[in-house]
Amino acid sequence: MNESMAGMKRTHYAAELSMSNANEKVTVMGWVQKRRNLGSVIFLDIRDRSGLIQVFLDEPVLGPEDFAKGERLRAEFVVAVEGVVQRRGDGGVNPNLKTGEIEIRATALRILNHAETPPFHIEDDVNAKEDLRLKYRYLDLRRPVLQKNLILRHKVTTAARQFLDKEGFLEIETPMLTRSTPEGARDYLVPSRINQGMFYALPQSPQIFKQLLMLSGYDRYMQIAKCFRDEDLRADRQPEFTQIDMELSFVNQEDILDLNERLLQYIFKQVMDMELSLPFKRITYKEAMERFGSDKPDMRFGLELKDLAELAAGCGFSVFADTIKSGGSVRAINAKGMAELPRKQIDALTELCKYHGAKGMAYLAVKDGEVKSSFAKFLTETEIQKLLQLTEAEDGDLILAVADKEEVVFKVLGELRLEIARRLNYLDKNVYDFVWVTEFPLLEWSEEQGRYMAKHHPFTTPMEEDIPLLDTDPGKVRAVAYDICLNGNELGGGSLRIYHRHLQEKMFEALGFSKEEAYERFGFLLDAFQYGVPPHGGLAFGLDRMVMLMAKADSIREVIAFPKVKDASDPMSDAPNIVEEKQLRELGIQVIKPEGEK
RNA sequence: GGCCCAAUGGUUCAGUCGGUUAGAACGCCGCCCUGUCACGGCGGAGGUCAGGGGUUCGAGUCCCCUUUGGGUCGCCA
Repeated sequence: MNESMAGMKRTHYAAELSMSNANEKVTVMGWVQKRRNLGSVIFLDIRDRSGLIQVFLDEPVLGPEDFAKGERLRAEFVVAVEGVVQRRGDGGVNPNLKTGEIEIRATALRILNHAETPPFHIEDDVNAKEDLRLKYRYLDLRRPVLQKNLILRHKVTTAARQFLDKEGFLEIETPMLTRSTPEGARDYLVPSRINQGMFYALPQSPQIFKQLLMLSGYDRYMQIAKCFRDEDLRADRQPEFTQIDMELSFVNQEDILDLNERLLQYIFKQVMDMELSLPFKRITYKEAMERFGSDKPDMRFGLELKDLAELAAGCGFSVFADTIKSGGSVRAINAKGMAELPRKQIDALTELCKYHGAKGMAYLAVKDGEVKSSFAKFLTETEIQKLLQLTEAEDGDLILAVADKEEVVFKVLGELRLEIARRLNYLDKNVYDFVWVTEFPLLEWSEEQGRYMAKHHPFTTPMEEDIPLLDTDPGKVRAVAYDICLNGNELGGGSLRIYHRHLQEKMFEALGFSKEEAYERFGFLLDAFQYGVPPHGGLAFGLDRMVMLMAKADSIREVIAFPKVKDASDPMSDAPNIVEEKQLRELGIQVIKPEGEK
C-alpha cells in the first residue's frame, strides 16, 4: 500500500546534510538505493539528485509499524524519512560517501511508492548494454553520472546566458517551422495540413533568421538553439542537437574571436573552476593541414607532419620520386620511441592508412644505430641521413611516410597521427587545449554535384584580397571563416557574412546558381539585402560536444537526456512510428509502400 | 548504402577440439542475524544459448541469412 506524504515536508536534499546538522530533525525524500537488513536494525541508503544518505532504522525509536515497513522495502521504492541527524555509531565512517560521517536515525518512515526490480542496477559502474539502458532511459537517468552530466549542461547554458547578457546580447527565438533550403545537410520535413502538398523544414541552424535580426537592428543576438539534420548518426552526432548560437553587428573577426574566448573562459571558470589562459592559439587552415593533417587538430601533443619533398624529389625510391614528379606530396610522422613496434603492428598501421585511402605506408625504424626499413634499400646513405634530419629522428624513433595526392596524404597522416597518439597514451582528457583555425577555403569542389559548394555556408564572406579569384580560381578563395577546436573536436564555427547584395549574387554565381535559382531559394534574403545590412558575423558552438568534453564522456548520448540511436530512432518511445491513416488523409499524404506489400 | 564488432537466466560474463544434466558472480524469493555500507549465514527459483535455415550420429560452439545494438567510411553547407 502506498502512503501519502501529507503532513510531511522535505527539509533537505540527502547529500546536503553534514555534521553541522547534528541533532536536527530533518525529512528527506527519495529512492531506496540499498537496504541492508541486519535483523533488528536496518540500514537504508536513500538517493536523490544530490547523492546518498544512510538511514538507520531500529524498532525502539521507529516503532513496530514503521519498522515493519522497513522490512518490506526494496530497491527503488520511493520513501519519505523523518529523523534526527547523528554521527554514525560503532561501524565508523564510510569514506566513499560525501555524507559518510553521518546518518539519519529514523523516527518515521513512509512508503510513497513501490517499484518493480529494475532491469539493471542503478549505479555508476553499470555494465548493462546501451540498448537496454536506452530502452529504460528514465531509469538510466537516475544514475548519478548522468544526473551530474545534465546538471553540468544546465550550468554551461546558464553561464553562457549570463556572460552574453552582460555583453549586451538579446536572446531571441527563431522558428522551428521554416522553409527548406536544400544546400547543405538533408532537411527534416514537416507536411503542412493547410497547404496540402507543401512542407516546412526543421531548421539546420537559425542562420538566415539571425542574419535578418542583424539587418533589423538587434545588434547582438544569442539563442540556445535546437537544430535538426537528417544525416547518419555518430558518437558525436545526433539528428537533433543544440547550439549556443550568436550573431553580432559592426564587428570584425578579431572582435568575435576575442568575445568567444572570453565566453569559453567564463564557462570553464564558472562550471569547472578551471582557468583558461587567453588568447587561444591561432593557426590557419593551411597550417593546420600541413602540420596536423586535419582542420580540427588535436593540439595536446606533437607528432607533427614533416614534408619530405626535398628528399623525395629524385631519390632512389621511385614511389616517392614519381609522386613528387606528378605533383603529389610525400610526408611523414615521427612516432617517437616506437622503433621496436613489432612487424604485425606496423602492418596494422599500414592497413589503417589503406583504409583511409593510401596505397601504402613506408616505414623506417632507427634502433641502436641500425636502420630497419621497408624502403631504405632504395636510398643512399646521404638520403637516409636527409630523411632523419627532416623528420628530426633520434635513436628509437619510427618514421612513417605516405606518398600520394596532397589531400590523401593529409587525411591519412592525420588519422595515423591520432592512432599513434592513442597508442602512446597522449590523449589526456583532463587537458583542454583550444585552437582557432582560420582562413578556411570558401568553396569546395563537389564531384557528386559537379560544382563548387560552400564549405561553411553560402553567406560566408570571402577574404578581401581573394575576391578577384572568385572569377579565375574559385577553389583558392579563402573565407573569413573560423572554427574553434578543442582536443581534436570541432567545438564551434562561424564567419563574417556577406552584407553587400552584389557580392552575395556573385557568391551564388560561383556556386553555380542562376539568378532565377538563387531567387527561388533565397529570394527573401536577397530582397532584404536591399534595405541596409550592417557588417555582421557570428558563431555557433555545438553545446552537446562541449558538455561531452567537459564531462569527459565518450559520446554525446551521455549528455543528452533522451538521445536517439544509430538509426535515428528512440528505443524508449519507439519514435519514429506509423501514424493513423486519418492523419495522413488530412495532410494529403499517400504512403508509397515497397512492391509486394499490401 | 559499404566495412568491422557484439548478442548465453533479470544483469554482467565463462563455456576448451563440436560430445553426458549449460556454469559463476551479482540480482530476485524465503528463513536467520543489533552497527552495516560489496553486510553476513542457510535454502530456493530462474535458460526458446537473439530468430530462422544448413552441415553433422551429435551444434551454445562450424556455415549462411535475418533481427537488434555499437563503431566507422560515405554523408554531415
